[in-house]
Amino acid sequence: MALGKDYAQQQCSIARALEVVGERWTLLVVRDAFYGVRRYNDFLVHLGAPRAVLAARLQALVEAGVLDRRRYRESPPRDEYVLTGRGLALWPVLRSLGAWGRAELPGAVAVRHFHHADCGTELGAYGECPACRVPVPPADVEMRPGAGLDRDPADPVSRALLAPRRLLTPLQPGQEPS
Amino acid sequence: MALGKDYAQQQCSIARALEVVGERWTLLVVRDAFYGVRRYNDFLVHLGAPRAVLAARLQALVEAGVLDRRRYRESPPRDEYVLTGRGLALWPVLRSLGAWGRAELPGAVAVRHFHHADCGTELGAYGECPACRVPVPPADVEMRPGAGLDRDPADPVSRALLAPRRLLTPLQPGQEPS
DNA sequence: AATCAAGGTTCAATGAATGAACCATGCTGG
DNA sequence: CCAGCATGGTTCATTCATTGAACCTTGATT
Repeated sequence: MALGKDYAQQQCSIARALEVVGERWTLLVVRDAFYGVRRYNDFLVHLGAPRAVLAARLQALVEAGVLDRRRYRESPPRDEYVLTGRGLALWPVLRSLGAWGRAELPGAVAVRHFHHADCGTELGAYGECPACRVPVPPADVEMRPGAGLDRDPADPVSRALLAPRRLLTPLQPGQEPS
Repeated sequence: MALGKDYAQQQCSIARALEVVGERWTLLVVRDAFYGVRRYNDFLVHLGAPRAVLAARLQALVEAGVLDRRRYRESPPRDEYVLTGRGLALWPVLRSLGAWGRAELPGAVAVRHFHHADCGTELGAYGECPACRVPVPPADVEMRPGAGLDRDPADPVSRALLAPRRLLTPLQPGQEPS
């Protein structure tokens, strides 16, 4: 979406944020990263984005410091993409976008619920815990399936995301968390 | 950015929100609407977007129920675009995006500050008042220029936005608020 | 030696964005 | 009455991005 050339003249921090995460697919990649997706192929099957676009977005997010690319196996060499601190800071953006879509767009059925893992309370619109009155870091968020979730998805990533799980915990076994 | 065809299969409310506001320029149009911009020409000079794209975005936002197009003068007939309730609900999205851009992207200088008009306190990251501990509706937000703001912009819209002003108050005289 | 998995790249076709030019309506000044 | 102008667009050719299919590479597995 964004082109440095055009938005650059805008001093506004919203415009500058959109230069980084405003392109097509980008925020969905970030969303999946919060859900624990880390590998190229998992992003691919879950998003359904074209391979070339996914590769471009992952590279751009790494260059922007939102994702970190790191080796998780030496032989054969395989890399995974993990959210950096800068990426984790996007959690309120995803929360507010999702809250808006759920509240304001017709035909919304809750697909996933997000709870404060410490107390079980469902999060408020910005990712805060209404009971504890603290902002809940993504690592302390438990994601649970909602009524609107397809119970029998085709791809294995969606199937793995059916179970309740902590955000950021890797989808694939054999990876230590974050 | 978004194509109904592609994101539609995503049940996620984030994806559905991005179908509406995820295209290039769209969120900047909404941002300007919060700043009080209402007219085609004002959006045009402030955003610098191509005329055809602006026309397409305004129409799409009206169809999505984010903006309301209404006649403000009969002769010659002139319409303006005003945020609906659904559009006003996007305020936290803009806040969180702006907060992320300001906090996480290098070289950020505060361009605008947003204060709770009732008490003067600067808003928190999600548009809440830290002093009053309430979410502040956009109509109660006062926007003040920050250090990073260009003091001598070329276009008249940017010049009008130099002065402290309440959000949503129309840029042009002769229009009653909201 | 053939096959497979992961993680890409390349390519042609399509669709969207851009910027310049043009158009329509209705007012306003001479 | 005519010329010009403000507003709010549309049209069009060019450029750029996206898409989906096919292919490639590396290293392990059978």
